[in-house]
Amino acid sequence: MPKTDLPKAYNAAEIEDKIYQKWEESGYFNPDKLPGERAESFVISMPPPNVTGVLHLGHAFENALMDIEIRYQRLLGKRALIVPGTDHAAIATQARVEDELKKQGFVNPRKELGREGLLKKIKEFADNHKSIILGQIKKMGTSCDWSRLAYTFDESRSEAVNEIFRRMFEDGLIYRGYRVINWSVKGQSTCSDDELVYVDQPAKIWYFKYSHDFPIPIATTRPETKLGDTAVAVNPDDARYKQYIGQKFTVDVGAAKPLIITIIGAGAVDPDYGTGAVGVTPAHSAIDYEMYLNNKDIGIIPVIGQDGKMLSAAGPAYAGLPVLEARGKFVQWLKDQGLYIKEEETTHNVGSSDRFGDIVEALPMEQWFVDVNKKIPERGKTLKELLREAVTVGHDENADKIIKIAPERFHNSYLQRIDNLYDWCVSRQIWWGHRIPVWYCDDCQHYFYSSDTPSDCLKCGSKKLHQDEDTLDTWFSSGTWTFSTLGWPAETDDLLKYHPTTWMQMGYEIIFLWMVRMILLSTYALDDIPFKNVYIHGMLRAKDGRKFSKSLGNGLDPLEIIEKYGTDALRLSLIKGVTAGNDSRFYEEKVEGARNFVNKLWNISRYILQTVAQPRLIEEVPATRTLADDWILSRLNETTAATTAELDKYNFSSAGELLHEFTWSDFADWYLEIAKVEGAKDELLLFILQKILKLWHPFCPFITEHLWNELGAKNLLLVAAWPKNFAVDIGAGADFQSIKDIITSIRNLRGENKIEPAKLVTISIIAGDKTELIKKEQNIIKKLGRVENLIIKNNKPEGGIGAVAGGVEIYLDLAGLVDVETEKKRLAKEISETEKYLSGIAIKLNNQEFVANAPEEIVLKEKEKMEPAQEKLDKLKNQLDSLK
RNA sequence: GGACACAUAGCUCAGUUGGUUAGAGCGUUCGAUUCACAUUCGAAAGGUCGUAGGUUCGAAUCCUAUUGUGUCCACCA
Repeated sequence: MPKTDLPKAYNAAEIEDKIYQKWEESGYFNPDKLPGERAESFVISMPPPNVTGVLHLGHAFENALMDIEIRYQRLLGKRALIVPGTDHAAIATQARVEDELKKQGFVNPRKELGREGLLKKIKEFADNHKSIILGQIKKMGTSCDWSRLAYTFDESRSEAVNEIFRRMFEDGLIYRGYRVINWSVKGQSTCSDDELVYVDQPAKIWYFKYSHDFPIPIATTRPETKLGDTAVAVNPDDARYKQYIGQKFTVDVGAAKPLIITIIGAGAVDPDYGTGAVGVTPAHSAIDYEMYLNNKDIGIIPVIGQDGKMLSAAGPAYAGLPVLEARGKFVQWLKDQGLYIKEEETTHNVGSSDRFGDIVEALPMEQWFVDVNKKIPERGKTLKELLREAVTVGHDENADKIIKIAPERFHNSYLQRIDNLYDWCVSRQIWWGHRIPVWYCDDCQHYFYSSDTPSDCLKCGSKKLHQDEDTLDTWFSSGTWTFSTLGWPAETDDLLKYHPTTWMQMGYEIIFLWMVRMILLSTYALDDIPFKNVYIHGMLRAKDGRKFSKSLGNGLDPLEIIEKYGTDALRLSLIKGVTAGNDSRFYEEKVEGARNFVNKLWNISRYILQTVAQPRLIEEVPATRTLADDWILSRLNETTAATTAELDKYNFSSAGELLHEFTWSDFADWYLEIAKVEGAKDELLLFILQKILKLWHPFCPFITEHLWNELGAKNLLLVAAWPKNFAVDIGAGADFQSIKDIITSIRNLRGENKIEPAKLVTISIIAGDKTELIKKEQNIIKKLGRVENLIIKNNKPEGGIGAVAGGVEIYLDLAGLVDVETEKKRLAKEISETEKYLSGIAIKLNNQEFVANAPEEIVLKEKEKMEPAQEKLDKLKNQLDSLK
């Protein structure tokens, strides 16, 4: 007579999409439409996924984290908001599309398609991926407000980007400068320092002299750049060379003009490395360029061009050659001239472009930079200082405007990094992105900011104008994310209500790429922090500890997992075993375990719905009749409190574990079995189920919402209230534990003696002061221990085998059928364990220093352990004796 | 070269300011299939917490050194 038609197993695929649709239709993802009085806001800006691809496990993980947090906060009664969106990912997307086009037969897509044509192709690609990604976020169950959907490259965000650019330009924080930058020959664009991936490569280091009469030999891994050397740096304390500092030597190494080499002193030069002297190439080394800036007299000679080939300044023998060919040729020349000394094998750490993949060249070029060391007009602080302040004393020295980073260790690495921050190169020579809003006059060379096409030059009135060809670094736009998505630069209600955002989660790999930029742009443009809390998470790795990657082919598709196991199971498995800041491993068995749990929750509910007379929501704490009732309610209370505490600390995994333990062990394995014995528990079962569904909702939103509906709820679980603690009899714990121990012990005796579960046995218990308790709870013991006769007596029965548990002696009456040797062994083992335990306590208590120094309660606790342990030991010894 | 993290059961991981007989899941062993669930139930085995010192009445937890693994930064001219 089932009162519910729930199928035996939970089928996620059947219900998930419908539930998500119900949520969307409710409008509750929008915090302005949430029911009830909600004073406090809780806002998460979703890190926008790049439109370069589709959602991978890492995204699924982040969605799980964000959605658990936001659903929890919504249940707590806050105005909960996740702002969703996607990132146009400038270089990444263009590089991806160019690669595709090359596979299709294009040789140089930029030339062949032109700016407009290529942009059209990229836009098609981006739009396509964007819609796939958004669909996937819904599949994950993420409760974000789709009415506030944003895109880093849409009109509103572009306006924000232009506005920030204008302000920085007018404040002199954005400047055009000639500096050595990282250049990707393949991508034909700059890359910022943060976008480089360093790889160790085997390399050679060549030792040589510029000329026979040059006094100092030098060493280099890049001989071809030596054609542009203008100085040699030595340590000012180096006795071998210091007398040459300040001298100039003219050498002819085959470059277009003879090189004038100045000997300079630099403390950074290590006298013990190489020859102890550094050939300085200002044009092709960031460090050498710094030396040049300190001493411009030495000069700068670029010898490598943007195409990766030698320039004419390198000399007629080298001009036009790719760098590697020039290198070989130059080394040969040194050998021919007798200037070559030796070469050694070494490893060289070279920076390669994260997106284009090639090793970058250091080239001097005119580019746009954000000055992090210049005082902001009228604020008297530099951007670098703002970056520091936000995480230390609080923005503007206001302690309420402070960013808390969890786990804390990332706080230090952030500060360390800020100290070494250089000006941020923001211009890129690609087309997919926000075009730099600066216009040049062809007549007077004046350049100025304009967000749209200006009609004439602001200075000379000429109409011959052209816009800067470059686009902005993608992080310049994503750095505005927390506030541009809320309407900035317009002064919107959203900004007032929802900024700064409350909680941000991100992987540690983008702390410097993204977090730093968000803090920089927000503190600059809004005079406020972008978020109050950052939760840094690690990376998901495969079971063998390797990264998931396309090239390894070890990726797992979240959509396939969802299809097979359901979204709730995927979400649970993603956060299982995860601690903040640390990498975790992900593999299918984890999902399987999570799926099993979800199914357990299903069947718990199914059982209750089938059993009770009328499924309904019970909000009031029902009256209890038995020890088990008191026990389960106090466990529910404990679990609620502990789970809440863990969630407040963003310990999602351990919150889930606590709930898992309560739901499966306490509630399903013990209480439901007892309910079958004691009966008449409709209200209690419904009450607890209702609480369990709420507690699980942040983790498993779909199944809990569905079951909530089956319980007969009128409102969505999405907007229910998070459980609070209530008053119950706390004293039930110890007594119930005794009963549990006794039952487990009986089951153990049965198992050890291979008694079939179906066979009912006779048990004698010497109960002592627990007599009343056991009498009262004998039905449970009988049923769960498969006991036919439960005899409470004062002395041990003849021929029984025994155990000591729950403070009583238990005898199984099976004389003659028992394997005496096995029992002896078991008892002996338990006796030795108990003796060890007891002697441990005795040693402590006999130690005067322990008694004198340890806190009183600790000593008391040890003393209290003593007596029951001693009793147990005596009983065990008795039982062993009786077997002889 | 600098910094950080990790090392606990066969595997993947918890273990919150030092004080429980160090826990979980998976796996393993034994047993169970009418009565919510075999995506299940019951029972059990399995760890001197990387190593060596130190602090302390007391260390998986704090300190020092050391080994291994991983990450970031600097940089090798």
